[in-house]
Amino acid sequence: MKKMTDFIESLLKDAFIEAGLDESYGRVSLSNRPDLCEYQCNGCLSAAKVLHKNPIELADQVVSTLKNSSDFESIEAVAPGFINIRLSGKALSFFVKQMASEEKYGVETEEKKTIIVDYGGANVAKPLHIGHLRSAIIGECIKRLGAYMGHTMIGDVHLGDWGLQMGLIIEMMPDGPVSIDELETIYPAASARAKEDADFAEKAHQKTLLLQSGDPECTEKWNRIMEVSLADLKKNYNRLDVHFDLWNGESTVNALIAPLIQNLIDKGLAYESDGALVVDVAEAADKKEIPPCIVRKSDGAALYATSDLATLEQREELYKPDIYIYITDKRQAMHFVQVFRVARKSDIVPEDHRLVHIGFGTMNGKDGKPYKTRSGGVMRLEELISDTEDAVFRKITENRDISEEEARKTSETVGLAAIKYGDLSNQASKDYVFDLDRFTAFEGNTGPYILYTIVRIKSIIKRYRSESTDMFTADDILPYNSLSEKKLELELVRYNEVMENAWHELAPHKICQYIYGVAEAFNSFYHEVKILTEEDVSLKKSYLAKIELTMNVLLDCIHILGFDAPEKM
RNA sequence: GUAACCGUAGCGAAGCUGGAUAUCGCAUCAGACUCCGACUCUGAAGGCCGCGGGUUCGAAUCCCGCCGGUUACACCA
Repeated sequence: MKKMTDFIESLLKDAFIEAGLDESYGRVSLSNRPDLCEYQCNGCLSAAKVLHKNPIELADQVVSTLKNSSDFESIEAVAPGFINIRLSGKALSFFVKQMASEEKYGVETEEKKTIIVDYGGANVAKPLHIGHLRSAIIGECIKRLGAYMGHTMIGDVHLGDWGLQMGLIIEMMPDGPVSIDELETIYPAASARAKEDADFAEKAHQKTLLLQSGDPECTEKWNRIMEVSLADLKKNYNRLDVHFDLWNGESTVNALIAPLIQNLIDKGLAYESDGALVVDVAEAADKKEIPPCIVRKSDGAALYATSDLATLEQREELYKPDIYIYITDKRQAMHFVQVFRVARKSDIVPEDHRLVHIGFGTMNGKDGKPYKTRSGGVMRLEELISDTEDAVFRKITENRDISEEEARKTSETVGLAAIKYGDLSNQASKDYVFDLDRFTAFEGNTGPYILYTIVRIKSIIKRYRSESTDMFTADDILPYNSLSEKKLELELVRYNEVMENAWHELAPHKICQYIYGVAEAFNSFYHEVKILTEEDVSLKKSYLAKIELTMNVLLDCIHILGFDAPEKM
């Protein structure tokens, strides 16, 4: 379905051509002065500059051919040369009707691409902490958004499941069954001991090498660690409503490392420097020095960059993705510049496969420093979620008569929305402050406010259905007859453009911004118009069809953001 | 030191391919609704868009310099 700005633009462009001007000046945008108009065109200002003419005269000329269009309620040239546009109820309701009858409410799917999203980054045998939260939330959203746009999205958690950390655990691990809680205490203990006890450290190092060379005893222990740890990680990610297609990790590509390094040497890219094997990645255009990428440490071990390169090689082999999207802390930006450059130079990834890194900022506490527990330790993800759910629970049980069980269930849904919306409504690259009170507030630009709006609409529709068997559909949609209704329609109609834009910019916060606008517009409308008591049946059905569309758009958006709405709250 | 990112009302954010009176929320003040699910709505107040310069008819937006914050700068991930 056509985007509203494109539709208006096509009319404007014809008028520009008729006025003897280039059609490129007919660009239309959402008005930044809603008090004056709904859409605007600034093209006459630029045209006048080039042609040395008076902009307002050009604007007058363009407008004159459109004055009588039934698509506009008004179109006028305004000093110094703006064209201000208001849509007619007919044109607007036509769009809304079309939206309501389409599967994705006007969003068109794109040419299908295969896209790998590398997010999560959990470590085996270590609890998820808030550092993992943003990657999970943003990654899941990007994945869902891409799928909505028609792409094949493959999410890979890319576990930290290899290397010295595993050797440490294996060395200290008892025989027989082990629980996740035990595992989680073993790692910090082993890590601490290795720092003091050189003998222990050496043993752990040996275990690491044994594991990597396929020693049966170490492999057996490793398998047990993986089994216990994966089950726990899956449980926690499920709680976040975050789901991966692939549970690969560093171990997955172990066998590829040696040939990869050999290949880099054979190609003349990798050379020895201070005992390590490195690949130069500096480019003439660099403003700052990009150090060479180390692919093998001086002790012979592979590292982060190596396993990322091997992973790329494997993904090319298996999926040939058109786009790779990595979602990590922005402090890793340099690492990805290096890895991407080596991948290009060595032809592991061909030119036409895009490599993208989204670096996100830190989630801070109110003191502006990385979020900590009250005692100053690293905040576990579980704890953060529980705290949020408790806060929501207190709110919904405060003035309401609701069963404990139902309130618990609702606070899970609402709590998750609070966390995710609080995160995603910020630009990913920026740091933000996690403010429990603010995020869980039911008013303002928050997840709960959005959910509340959805629940309200659900409730109205449910009530109508319980009172009437008369169905309503998109065909019942009539032109607006109040200003708040028009404002709601104007918001709704932006949907396809907003989603396309959010996708191309990989910017979930634009979806949040949009749904907040829709929710606000709906609430104003709701406040002004009595829907269920409307006596004119056709008008009532038109209202219902519009609020149902509003609800559906909001629901699609929150599902993309990664959370759900309860039936009641 | 070098580089990147950030600096927008008391607080939190949006706007950054240049356009009109800089947008939204929280908090504050004043009203409305108290009805379809309470937490909804309307309005007011609040700003040298970090500072200085430049380009332009026009700059929060582009360019240069400075100040402040965060981060990165080879064997961790």
